[in-house]
Amino acid sequence: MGSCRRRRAPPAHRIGAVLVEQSDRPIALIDCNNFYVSCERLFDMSLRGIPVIVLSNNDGAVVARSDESKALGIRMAEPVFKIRDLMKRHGVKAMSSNYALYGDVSRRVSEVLHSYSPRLETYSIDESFVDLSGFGDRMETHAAQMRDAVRTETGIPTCVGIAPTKTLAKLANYAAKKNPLFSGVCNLMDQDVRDYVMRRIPIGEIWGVGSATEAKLKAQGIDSAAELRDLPLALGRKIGTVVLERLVAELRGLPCIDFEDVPPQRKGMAVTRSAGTPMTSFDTLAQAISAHATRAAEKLRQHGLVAGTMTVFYHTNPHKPDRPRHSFSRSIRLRPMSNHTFDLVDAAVAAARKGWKGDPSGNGYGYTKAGIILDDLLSEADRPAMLFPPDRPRDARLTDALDAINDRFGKKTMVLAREGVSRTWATKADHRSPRYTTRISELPTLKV
DNA sequence: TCTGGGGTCCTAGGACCC
DNA sequence: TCTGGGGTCCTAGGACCC
Repeated sequence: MGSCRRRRAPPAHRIGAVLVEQSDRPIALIDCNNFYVSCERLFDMSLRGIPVIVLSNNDGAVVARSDESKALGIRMAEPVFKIRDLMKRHGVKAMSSNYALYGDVSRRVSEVLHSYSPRLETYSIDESFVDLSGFGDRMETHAAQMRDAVRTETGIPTCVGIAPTKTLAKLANYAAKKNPLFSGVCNLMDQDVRDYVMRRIPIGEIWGVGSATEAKLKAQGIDSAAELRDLPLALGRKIGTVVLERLVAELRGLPCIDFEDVPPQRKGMAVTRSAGTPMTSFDTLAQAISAHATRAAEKLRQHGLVAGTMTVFYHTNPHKPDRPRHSFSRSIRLRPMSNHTFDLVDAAVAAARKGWKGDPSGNGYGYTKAGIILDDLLSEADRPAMLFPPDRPRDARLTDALDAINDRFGKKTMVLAREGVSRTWATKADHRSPRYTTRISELPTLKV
């Protein structure tokens, strides 16, 4: 340092085989505030200004909280039964999750964002990375305008973080949410501001630091984002793996995580559910497995994919160590690769039967969760040709008809008999809001 | 008696994310 | 009584081959 500062090449670092160097391209992360709660509040005014939470499938745990609920000390992923008293005392309103609604609102938010930058990466249902390079000094103003537009056009409040790497942009976003001084937009392109903020953010809040890494780092005396940033790269790799080494580099402004404006080919897909009541008979389990396999086949067809591997699993309640425990999982090859409902259901039920530990007296294991995981996904068009393809034109026409009917009249209008009609295994959702924007019968009505 | 080494592929499991 | 679901990436270790 000093008065004779010289211009020199920015320092480059090698991480694995990749050379990384300092970047001054601003990346913004725009994140919807309390997204699921905000979606519910769009259509139900009575939810505004009171503590609200949104529950996971089966109404089991908390997946979203309004500011009022956070202030009451309700934590993310908290089991609902543990906070029943608190909810009653403070009039906390609980909603079952309504993914049809959230997905639709998310698409609307994306539409607005697209008009603010040509380069956008949709990271999750409520977060997007936006490339702000080219806006120069106006980037902060631009970000603020983008935020206002989302608010005006969709009703959803957001915060924006700006920084040269994705990890720092996440950090900036965290600061924007926590500190009202930023007015919803925190820009960490400036070194001094960045350093100030990083000294005050605990490592547990950093994107990529989970509870395991947090514990390891704390044992080394590393508590703040700034301290993690200053950890030697080699030591980072030693404590974590290459993942932690990259994270340290990202905190220094060396981008290691690519901007993915074109979504990569997905690798796997899953349909898993907890049962409303424990499944004690193979019939019930087979019904649930059939329903999940049916849904998995639908998802494959929606994405124009076929799967080469299917894993079936089911297990008893892991939170009840005193009860008889059993967990089963089996992977099978699908040859030919398939997205046919019948192929998947047949294979899944056959595999599930192999692991069944039935007890004829009816006092068998109570399975609380079951699922189907598909891997080796390939686009239908790239499916390898078979020398002797099975001749099943009827299957294809049948699944087409199945999709058409369920598309038009709603999910589960037509199901395989195998799935059963009693649905005793089905998930609970006692507090679901109407599908305001995606079901004509559930449109909100206006009384004047 | 003394029984290689290096590469690749696959899988299971851990950690993390929203 | 009651504890989500759907993803990604990385590593270690076994199997297999020459």
